[in-house]
Amino acid sequence: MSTKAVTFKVEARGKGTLARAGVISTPHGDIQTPAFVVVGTKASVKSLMPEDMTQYVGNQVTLANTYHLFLQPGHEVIKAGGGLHTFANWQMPTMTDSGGFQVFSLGAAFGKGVTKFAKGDVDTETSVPAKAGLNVYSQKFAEDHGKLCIIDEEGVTFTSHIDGSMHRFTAERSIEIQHAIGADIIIAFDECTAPAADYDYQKEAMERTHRWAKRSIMSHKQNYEALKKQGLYGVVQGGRFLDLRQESARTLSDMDFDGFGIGGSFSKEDLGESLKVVNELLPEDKPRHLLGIGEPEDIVNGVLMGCDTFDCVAPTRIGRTGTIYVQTGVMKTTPCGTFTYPETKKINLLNEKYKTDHTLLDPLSEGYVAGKYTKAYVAHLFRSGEILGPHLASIHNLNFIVSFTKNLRAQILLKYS
RNA sequence: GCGUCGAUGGCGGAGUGGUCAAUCGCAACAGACUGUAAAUCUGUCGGACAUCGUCCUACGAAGGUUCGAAUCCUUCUCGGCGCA
Repeated sequence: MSTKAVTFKVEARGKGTLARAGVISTPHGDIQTPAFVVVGTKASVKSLMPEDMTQYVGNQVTLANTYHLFLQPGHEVIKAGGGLHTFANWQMPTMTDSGGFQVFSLGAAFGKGVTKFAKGDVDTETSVPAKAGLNVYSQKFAEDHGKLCIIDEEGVTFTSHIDGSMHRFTAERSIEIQHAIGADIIIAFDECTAPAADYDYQKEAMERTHRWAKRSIMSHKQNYEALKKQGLYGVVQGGRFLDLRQESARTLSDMDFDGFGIGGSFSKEDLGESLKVVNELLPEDKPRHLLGIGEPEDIVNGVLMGCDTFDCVAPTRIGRTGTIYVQTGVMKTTPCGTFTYPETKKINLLNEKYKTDHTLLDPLSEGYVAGKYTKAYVAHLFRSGEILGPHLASIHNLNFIVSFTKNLRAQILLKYS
């Protein structure tokens, strides 16, 4: 009998919902779920030290990105540096995303005002000028192809957004790189599709992702060293089409993954329904990670529908640009009665009114930063371009969402164990 | 005192007879952000109504030339530099 590097144990199950609390065990420690996964794409949670995470954020797990680390500093460098945990001093469970999201962000989404999360009319696209700083080679490639990567059956050819160099990702290559990086949980290479993609394309992309999933498992199993230290997740796709989502969940359930990512595009309205049909089919004894989604309400929804972990760049991205999560003071209860949680709003500290608002960042939150620094001070830091502003706002937002998710876990355990 | 150069919207700084309410940058004011192409991006930015738009007041001040002036002329005010 083989010993799995990553295992999952359900501790409590909700009634009338798919919600559950559990523990994911990894070589670098346990993750008590539901849990929020902090994103540190380039082996850096922007503006934070790992010590900030343990002392002020309270997250249990951090996620980095295969594509970005492959380009910089190179996975071999990280391997030589002792692997991600040692190299980055991330003394906690870690994950790496496969690069599948970059197939979307540098591909279908490139230069367009679309996100993977459609709100309302999915066909709405606004042209977004290519970001300044794109080097001349990738600029040329973007002009010729309208994007920075090209997909084929075997894999994806990327043009580095950094220096224009060409790189090839396949399922095997992504796994190989993730082995070198050394995160506890790695993810099979997939194709994240655009919300606007039609049924035929979603189906085609999903089936391709399934073939890549199979190859990813093969590849992972061939590396005995990695197998002992790393767990592999497969990624459910299917876009906004429920039958495809179900087909994807069924197909992947039959494969020997240690857990599942749920990826691709959704619409705000039917996120819950999409997750429900998927999680009803995925094996109960394996963890489910909702990829890239994590506004507070989404997390409530996701937990209710059976997701265990969530990652999202929103807390750091909006924090870095001056927006923080704040409790309104209103408590909300889900229709099923499972959860009571604080209503959340986002406020932009750069707004004029906060110049002289000497109240705490979020008086109702228990986070260290929330209860120690005032809006007026942090607003001043942002206005004056002080790097401490983005730092404090990021810590606060991260702590906010991590605590928010932990609170949901506590309620499951309290009511159902 | 003489000579010379200059005075533009909150600031810096373009414009040198019509296409100028005036390029651009900063500041300011808003908005966006969901597996990070992001310490980023977008919009507004003289005033009043306000949907394109219309009407006022504007390029140191006052006059003048001209169909028309931020742009040309005169005087004045203020500032830099040079000579006394």
